[in-house]
Amino acid sequence: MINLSIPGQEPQAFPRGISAKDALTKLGGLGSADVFAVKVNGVEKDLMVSLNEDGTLEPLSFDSSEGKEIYRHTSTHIMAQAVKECFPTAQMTIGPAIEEGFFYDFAFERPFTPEDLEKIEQRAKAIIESNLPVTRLEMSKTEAIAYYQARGELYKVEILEGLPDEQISLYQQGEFVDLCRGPHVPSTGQIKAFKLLSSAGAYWRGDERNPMLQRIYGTSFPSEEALQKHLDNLEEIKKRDHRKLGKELDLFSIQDETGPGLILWHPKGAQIRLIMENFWRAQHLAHHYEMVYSPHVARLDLWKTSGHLDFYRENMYASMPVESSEYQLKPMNCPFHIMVYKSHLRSYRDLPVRYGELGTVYRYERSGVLHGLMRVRGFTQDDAHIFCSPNQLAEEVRNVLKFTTFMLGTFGFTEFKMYLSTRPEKAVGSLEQWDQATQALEAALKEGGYAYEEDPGEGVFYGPKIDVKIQDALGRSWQCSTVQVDFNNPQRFALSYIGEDGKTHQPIMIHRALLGSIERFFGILLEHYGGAFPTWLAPVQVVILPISQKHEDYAKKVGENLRVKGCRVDLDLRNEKVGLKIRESEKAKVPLMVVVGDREAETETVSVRKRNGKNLGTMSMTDILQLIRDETPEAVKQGSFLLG
RNA sequence: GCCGGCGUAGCUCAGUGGUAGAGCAACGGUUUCGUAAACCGUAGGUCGGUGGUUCAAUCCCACUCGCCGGCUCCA
Repeated sequence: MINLSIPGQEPQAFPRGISAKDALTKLGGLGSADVFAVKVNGVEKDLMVSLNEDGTLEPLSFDSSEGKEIYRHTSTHIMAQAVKECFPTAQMTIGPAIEEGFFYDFAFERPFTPEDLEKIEQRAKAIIESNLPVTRLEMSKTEAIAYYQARGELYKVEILEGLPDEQISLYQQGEFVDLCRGPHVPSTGQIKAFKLLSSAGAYWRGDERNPMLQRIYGTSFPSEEALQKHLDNLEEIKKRDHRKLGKELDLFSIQDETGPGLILWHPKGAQIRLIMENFWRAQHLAHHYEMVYSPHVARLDLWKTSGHLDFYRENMYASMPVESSEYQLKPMNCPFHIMVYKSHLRSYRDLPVRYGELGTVYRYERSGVLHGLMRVRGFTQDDAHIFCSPNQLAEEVRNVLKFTTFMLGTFGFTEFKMYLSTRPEKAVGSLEQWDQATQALEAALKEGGYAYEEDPGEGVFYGPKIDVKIQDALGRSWQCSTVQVDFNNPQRFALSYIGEDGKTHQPIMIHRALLGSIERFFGILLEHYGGAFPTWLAPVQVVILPISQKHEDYAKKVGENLRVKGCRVDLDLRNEKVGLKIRESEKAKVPLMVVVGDREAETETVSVRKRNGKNLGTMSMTDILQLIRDETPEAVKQGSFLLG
């Protein structure tokens, strides 16, 4: 007999060899949710696995991330089976579950068309309908290689040859067999809602030197309702696309004639950006940063010294000749801030030195990667460089992290994830320096009480970094902030300060951006709010809507009254009905609409309507200013004072 | 950069091997109006660009530029 339990319950005795499913049934672990797999002592297994030792059993359903992955993994096998049945010459490669679904890559003589996908989906649904049992096979590596070689599945052979294990597991449903670690759901009928979404090219093993494969994306859910909810969410994402909203709200454009990846900020977008930048500057002054400005080009030699020419060349534009030397459009701000630091002798008493700049940089990005405001060729980093002594490092990093969450929080983001990236393959500096810097970052994360994950090998060539990802209104995560420690540039540029001991020391540099880039952050904000910016960011805070042209004078008076108080006002004096004006203001997502007619003109009041229909009734002009003030974060009000 | 799709008026989109339409916007007029679309009229396009096939190309072909979905990369 063996002792088995589910978490939080007393173990019970079972005969050796009992299946996990039977044990779970007796233990009452199947519950209401559809359980299709199990974790035995923490290891994911098939429901039908036979148990031969004591252990705890955790039922897995679609509700857990592990369960979801298993569910989608079986789904991708079903898709692969359908593809093989529809297109026998397609060779299978790999097909994992991903965040929102799954994909499978096939080597096929031509791309799959939408009609192909339709056909494959129908076939897959038939496979689900026939509820084939999914069973685990085991064989030796040699046998498996022979099996796939005989079937002409050369990619599978290549995968097998790379596996260290001698014993290989495969999963079979009907005639279809796929190499797989498992586990899987017990039968194909468990997949309740199944949909193929798109097809695209993808390189074998993700390497552009390898052949291009045909990837099919799909998703699956335990119910049609859940699938529909997911599809609705995709619709919502489309509706909120910053490129679409940017056009609709007239915030920015990217034009052929100007060049791809280069942003033209229209007045309303520029207004929002201005507010963001003013807030940013004021807060940096409040946080003991000093502002600097730097040029957009510099001698090429500067980039040789910084190491960018060696490590960043593929992202830099070609240099240009100026008189007898070469100049380079800047891809980074750091060397300039370094040169400001170097402009005179520094004492330990000066440290830390914190230089901030909204620095515009230009990077050559390959045409296929450009994406609206999120990935561009010219952008403005909310950059700063902190020069400090080694013993100030951890505290400086900690303060940066605190500053980051404060800034992002003010913009409406409250969910953060932190990632610690360590030494990449292509790197400068000694291992010792890397260790020291990584430890400092780790210490700052721990002391600040932040949960974080490690991203091994994802650091920058000159040092390790912490990245902060935020979650937006639709639950998507975006990387904005980055904090990078750098022992390397201070050395390259021979930076120094005179210490307490009268001797020369080398400062440590911290590179940091809180928002990342103004362009990307603006794009994220735009999607986060779906274009309905909070009052403090809205390009137009109040729109004044006279009932008829008779009320134009009073409307102008109200507008001017609000404008002189610093409120961003628009007047809609067109000869149109107020209903139309409201409709258009609503579409323009203006937070407050002020309707003025005879009643208001007589009593020197305004009638206020909020975005989305709520009528606040009649109030005085002072009241409406208070309304705006109430909707402005304290930190922003403080900021405007600091900027004088 | 690679694979696939797409490019028609300011915007959203129809359409055809015989040199183009709709709605909204714009402009002119009528209306002077109370919380999500008043009415009438006018104007607007070398159908992304270049070359080719054809009696004839916006439509077919090639190249090119750009956009979109992916791959790869990334603030």
